[in-house]
Amino acid sequence: MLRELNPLLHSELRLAVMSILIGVESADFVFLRKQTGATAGNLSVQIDKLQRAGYIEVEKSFRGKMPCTVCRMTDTGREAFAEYVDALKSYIG
Amino acid sequence: MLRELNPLLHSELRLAVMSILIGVESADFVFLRKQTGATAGNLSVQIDKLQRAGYIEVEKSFRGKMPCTVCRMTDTGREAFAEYVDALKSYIG
DNA sequence: ATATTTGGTTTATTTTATAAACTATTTTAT
DNA sequence: ATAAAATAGTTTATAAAATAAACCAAATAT
Repeated sequence: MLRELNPLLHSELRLAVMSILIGVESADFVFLRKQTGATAGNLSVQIDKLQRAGYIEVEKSFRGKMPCTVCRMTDTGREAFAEYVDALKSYIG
Repeated sequence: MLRELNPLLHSELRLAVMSILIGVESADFVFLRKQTGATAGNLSVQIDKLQRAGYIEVEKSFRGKMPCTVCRMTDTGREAFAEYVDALKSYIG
C-alpha cells in the first residue's frame, strides 16, 4: 500500500538540503546555495521551514560583520528523513 | 550530484497514479480513486496532467450510460518514471 | 416522487514554491 | 576616494500547484 509522503520533505529544494545535511556535520548557507543551485531567497525560505519543523538547527552568527548561517540536521530531522525515504519506496519499489 | 526532479512526477498523487499504473495493464478511475484515497476532483485534474504530458493514455467510454475512464501508462511515461526514480536516488542514496 | 449514490468535470480557493526587491556590508575597479 | 558590483542574506510579491467545493447526468434506493 502507498504510504503518505511528508509534504515538508516532498519538495525538491528542502529534500536537497536534507540530503546534503545528512551527509555532513554541518553546512553553511553559501555551501548549500552552491550545491543546490537555488536562489538565496528560495533557500532562505526553505531553510526556515525546515528549522520551524525542527528538522534542522540554524546558527546565525557573524564572521567579521558578514552574516554566516550554519545548518545541521537534528535527530528529529534524521528520523523524518528516514521515514520519508521508507514511504517513498512504497511508490518506487 | 543532485539531479533535477521532474516536477510532473514529483507530486504525491501523480506519483501514486504512475506507481499503480506501472504495475498493471490498465486501471479505471474508480480503482485509482480507491487505491489513492484521492478526491474525484483532484484525481481528475492529475490524470489530465499526466495525459497531456503523454505519460498515460486515457480512454473514456460508457458502460451502459455511466462514464468509465480507463488509464494505462505509455512508453514515454515508463521512461519518465524510470528517470525520475533514478534522479530521486541522488537524494536518498 | 424524491433523496442518495456513482462517476465524473469544472471552477474557485488555499497552499506552496519561486522570484523580485530590498538591506547591510564588503570588495573591486576607476 | 568614490562609484559600481558582489556577498550574504531577509522580506514581500507573484506565479504555479494542489485541493476542495460546486456542479452535472445517470442510476439506485426509500
